[in-house]
Amino acid sequence: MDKEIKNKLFLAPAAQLDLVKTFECGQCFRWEQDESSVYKGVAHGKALSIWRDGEGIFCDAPESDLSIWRNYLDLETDYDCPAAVFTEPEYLKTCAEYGKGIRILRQEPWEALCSFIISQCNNIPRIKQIIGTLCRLYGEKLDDGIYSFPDARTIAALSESELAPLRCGYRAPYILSAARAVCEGSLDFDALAAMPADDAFTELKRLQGVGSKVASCFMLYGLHRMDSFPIDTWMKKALDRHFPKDYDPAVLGSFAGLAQQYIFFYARTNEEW
DNA sequence: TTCCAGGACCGGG
DNA sequence: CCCGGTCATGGA
Repeated sequence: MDKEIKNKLFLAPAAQLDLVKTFECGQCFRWEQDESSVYKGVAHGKALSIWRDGEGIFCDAPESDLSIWRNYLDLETDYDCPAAVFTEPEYLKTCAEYGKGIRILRQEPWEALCSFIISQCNNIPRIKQIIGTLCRLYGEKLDDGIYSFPDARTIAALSESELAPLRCGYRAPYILSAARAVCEGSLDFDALAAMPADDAFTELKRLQGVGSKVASCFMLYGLHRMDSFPIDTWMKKALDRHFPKDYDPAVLGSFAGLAQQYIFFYARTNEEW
């Protein structure tokens, strides 16, 4: 592994960032592990290799990009205090312990919005496959042959037939109209980030193919609004089985979205259904 | 074959 | 407000 590495930059103690959990917990779809357990991905138009070595997490970024990646990986946020609140029901405590080391990535807004539009009524392997094709077809080729996520302007200029190779079915027009809304300025990410949650929610649901769940995911993963609590089929099942009737996730407070991620990850990977 | 996947939308009760 | 059908697609 060391032979080809041009750079080795320390990012964080391994106890603060579990790469496998963070990249495989369902919040993102573009980070892939190679044969030597190095994760490779892209954000802000930059390719990154990141890996664990002993008690540390390292990457190959130049030191001048350190703050970009620490921000993307949300390393400036304390997760121990909010996680310590997730004590009941007992199931939630179990989920929080199981998911320790997950960080909610600060993904780029357009990528998050587009990705979760694609995610609807779809399984994770196929979501990854569709997004991978989208990036290879219309993204920019970076180092290591990795492609960037195509920006909204690029997508907005496409036709529905140009999205046909994605095989994403009825979601294709949703992708196009969302891209056009972003380009025209009728959807403004900065404005959404500054709005009260209810207003941002209403604004997002005006988009075709964006309902409560996709809007919540975008708020959490694209705007890093940690109080957002997306409920999909897995969360429904987990809430139904392990939480009181009419349970209100708002009692989890401003980090409810983190609890949601712990639950989703545990329910999907470590629970029998 | 039917069911399901990080749903949304529309119609009718 | 909730309910059922419908919308592509592919894997189990």
